[in-house]
Amino acid sequence: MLREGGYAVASDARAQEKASIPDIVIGRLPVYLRTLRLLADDGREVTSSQELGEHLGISSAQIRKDLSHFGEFGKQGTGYNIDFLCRQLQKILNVDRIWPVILVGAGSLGTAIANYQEFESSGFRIVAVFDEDAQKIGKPIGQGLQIGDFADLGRSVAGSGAQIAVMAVPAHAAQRVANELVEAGLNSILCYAPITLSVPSHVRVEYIDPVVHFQHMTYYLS
Amino acid sequence: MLREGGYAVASDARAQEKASIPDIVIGRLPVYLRTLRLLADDGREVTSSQELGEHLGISSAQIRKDLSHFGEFGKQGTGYNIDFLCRQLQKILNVDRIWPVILVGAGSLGTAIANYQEFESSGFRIVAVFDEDAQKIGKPIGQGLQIGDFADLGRSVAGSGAQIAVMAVPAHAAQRVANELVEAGLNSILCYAPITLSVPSHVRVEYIDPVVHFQHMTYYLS
DNA sequence: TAGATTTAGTGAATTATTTCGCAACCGGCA
DNA sequence: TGCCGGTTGCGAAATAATTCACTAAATCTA
Repeated sequence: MLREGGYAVASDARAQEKASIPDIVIGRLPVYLRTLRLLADDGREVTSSQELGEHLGISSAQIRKDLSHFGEFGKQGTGYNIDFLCRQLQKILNVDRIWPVILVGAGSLGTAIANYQEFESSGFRIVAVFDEDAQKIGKPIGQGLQIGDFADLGRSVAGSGAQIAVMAVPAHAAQRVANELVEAGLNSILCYAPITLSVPSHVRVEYIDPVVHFQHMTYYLS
Repeated sequence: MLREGGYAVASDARAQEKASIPDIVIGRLPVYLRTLRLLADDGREVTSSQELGEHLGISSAQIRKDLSHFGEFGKQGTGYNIDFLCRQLQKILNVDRIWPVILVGAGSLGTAIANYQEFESSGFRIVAVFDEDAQKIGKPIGQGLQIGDFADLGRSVAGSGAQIAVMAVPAHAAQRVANELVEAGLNSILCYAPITLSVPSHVRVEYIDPVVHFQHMTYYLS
């Protein structure tokens, strides 16, 4: 894990930091950011860990502890400047830029994703959409995009510099699509198919499966 | 937390059990179930915690420990009978039945959800769809459904016995919609809007926000 | 100005979760 | 039958995450 020799010396500190900050903490930062931006939209200028915690249903100590991994962003007696903290979180999460995203699957879910307006303001832009269905290829989708042939994925992605893909394909196609995405050089996949993908260790996959959430909820019902 | 007096005595043991099993364990059960069903579809009859763990990228010990909260489902030397374990997990998660689900929001995401085929086989059926947009009310959606007027939610839901709702509405409408759902007697909400809802403590909310996942992933990119 | 109040940051304590390691057990096979 | 490789279930140990509790600092109030 600790890289010996090689080029990057200056960046080792950052790499070290990334390794040492719990992933579960990283997972909460986008939620903090989202909440802060809503407060900002409300015209609010400052907030406190306590107020944030009440909004989110977590303890103020957790918020302070989470943020303390990255620096000191607040002021005693006052709290946090919302704009400032937003900018800091955006920097930490690397969303102080726009990431190009490849969408695979142009069914009704893929279409909904292509139409979703929140991506752009959150650091993401869908730059290409692919499908295998000849009926769909060539059709317009989203904001000025056109459905491309999934068979052309490799060629299309090569120059784009995209690292992130969203998969909105049926479960039976998902592993095959994932293989192609990895082959094309992508390293981050958000998978809506209800299946756990098998990918090389340098590729990160996150999953969205409403059934998992439903079943989690029904455990507590009767 | 401990209920004194009142009716339920026999069910207190179960309530106790529910309280004592970590929520994080419950959250993994649907993933185990999903994986087992894929194995079953492949014609497999038995599996082991080791094999499952490899599929899922977690340790076999974790799977065994998780299952051990609920009973003994495996056989030494052999592993787990897939069909049997599926049935047990379905029973534990209360998805050995079909839960009616109310969908609010008939935009492109709502439409995708209404069309999604996996719910039925996983224990859920969308029984009603609501929207506020007069243009949409009355139009067909999903499998033989018709978009209802959100204003009628209370009346429509009252008799249906539904406890679960999915919200596919814009963030600015989400809290208001959630209030109505709670008012109508629902106690479980799956929210696709990028906002943390404020609800009474007897209501459980789960969230799906692709931006949260994207931003989690970009932390590790550069 | 002085004291009261609010709040961040953080080491320590607590609580939760995961992993280890092994006894008990199963089924196959010589 | 008796051994052997494989596997579960589970107590104990290790690790991880959260909360506590306190100091220091900023603001507010009169």
